[in-house]
Amino acid sequence: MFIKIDFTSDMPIYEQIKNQIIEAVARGELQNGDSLPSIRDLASEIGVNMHTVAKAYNELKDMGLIAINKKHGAYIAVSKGYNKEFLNEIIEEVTPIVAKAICKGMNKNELIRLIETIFDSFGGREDG
Amino acid sequence: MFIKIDFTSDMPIYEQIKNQIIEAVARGELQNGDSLPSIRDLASEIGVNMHTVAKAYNELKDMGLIAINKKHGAYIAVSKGYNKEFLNEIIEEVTPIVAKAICKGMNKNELIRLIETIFDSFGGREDG
Amino acid sequence: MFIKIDFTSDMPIYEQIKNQIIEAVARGELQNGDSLPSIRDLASEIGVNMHTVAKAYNELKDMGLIAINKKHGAYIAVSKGYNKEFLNEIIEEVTPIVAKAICKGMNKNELIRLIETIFDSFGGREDG
Amino acid sequence: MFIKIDFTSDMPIYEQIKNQIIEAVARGELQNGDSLPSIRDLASEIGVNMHTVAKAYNELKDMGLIAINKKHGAYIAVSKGYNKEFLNEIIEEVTPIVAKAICKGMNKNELIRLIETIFDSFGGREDG
DNA sequence: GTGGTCTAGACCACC
DNA sequence: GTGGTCTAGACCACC
Repeated sequence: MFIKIDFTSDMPIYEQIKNQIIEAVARGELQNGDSLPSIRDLASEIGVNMHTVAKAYNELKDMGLIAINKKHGAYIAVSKGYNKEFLNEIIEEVTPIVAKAICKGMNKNELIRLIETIFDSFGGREDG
Repeated sequence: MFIKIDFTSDMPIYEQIKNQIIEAVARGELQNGDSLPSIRDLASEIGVNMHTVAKAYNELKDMGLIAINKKHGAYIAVSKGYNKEFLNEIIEEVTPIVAKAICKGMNKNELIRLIETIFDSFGGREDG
Repeated sequence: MFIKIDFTSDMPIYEQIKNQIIEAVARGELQNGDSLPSIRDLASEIGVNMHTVAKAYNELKDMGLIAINKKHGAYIAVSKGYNKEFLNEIIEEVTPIVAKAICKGMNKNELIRLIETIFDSFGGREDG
Repeated sequence: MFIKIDFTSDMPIYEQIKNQIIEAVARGELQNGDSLPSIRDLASEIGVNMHTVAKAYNELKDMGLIAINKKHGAYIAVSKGYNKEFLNEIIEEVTPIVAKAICKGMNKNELIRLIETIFDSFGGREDG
């Protein structure tokens, strides 16, 4: 599996797992129906506790990216379409970053180009 | 002072303080030389511990937004210009957000327009 | 057969089977004497383990909705009339839902109208 | 504190805790701003593990009934107003119960009267 | 003092 | 074999 944990990071392990799976889906490496390793397998592979992986998987389920069942374990099941709440979440997360960039003298074009570069790094996939 | 803490939020209080000062600078409401309230005053005004305000101020100093000295207390002192480290920090913070947006089916134009709207909400200031 | 399993759901499969049969009886689609598919057939049709279907059938038998025998297999055999135990079961199931609705600001009329709509969706059958 | 756990119940402990707090809010016994015992205090009082209480509190936070912060611990903070998702959740929970009642020969008036009785048992509070 | 994260390990329901 | 629940206990961030 493709998960790489930085144990020295301030970011909680479960969030690192979550983010890396989100990014693999964004890149198209993981597609609808693709199965994720079982909680216990992934936990032992990356050397963390079962509960840590379970927390990551459950948050991915809550955000509508995977489904979990006892028969097949966890697999990608993206529920596309964002609502107002999701948009507000994105805005709240992005706003302080934009403010920081402005303070440091970054102009709008530079910021846009940076975002575009990041977006394109996921392969420009706009379908599912 | 203009700081409003949401005690309901998951975001740590010191980070809320930090972000609101960053955003005030980005908006141009706080400019170089403007003084911030003393740690003690701000702490008592918003009803939090002095340590909490001190932590926010110290991180603002570390990121080159304010200066602190015994004589004048804390005041805005923006060191413009970003290095590679700063850029990497921005990239690391933005990447998981962009990935999430892609997963939910947001396309590049929608994302760019969202970022532009947020940028413009700070007054489009690209100077100091 | 009319059973549709949502493998994405948190609801156990045996309970989904059970509920869909209960709802078919409530709608009048299944009537006394109508036979259900054999455990083996239903299991293979919906792609689940035989134990899972057997558990659903056994709970339906326990609640007095179906009968099972070697000769005819499983068939609808509704024992109408509810005792105090059944009433208490309903009350225990409904109470937390009503409490949740009240917390979220739903008033009595709104709740009653919702229940009526659901009731009527079964065809308003009040006989057997 | 008012929480009573039935350790023989099939219902998970964290859900019993959650339901009893929801019901206390519905009854008006707990009002906005009222503080809940700390996770560890409640855990030791009812004789369960800290994590079990934490899970209940976190789900209450997710459904918008309480707020949690490190200074004041958990306290009631009801976000009134239900959206379409909440309504669908209620409908999905109530539908199998209504179906069961119909199968057992309960008519619409009997069911409505039962729901009304349960609703009124919370004090008929329709304000916050 | 408060919740958040994480561990190691157990038992259980569902499949 | 899978995830879900629960325990007992640790360390940490925030306050």
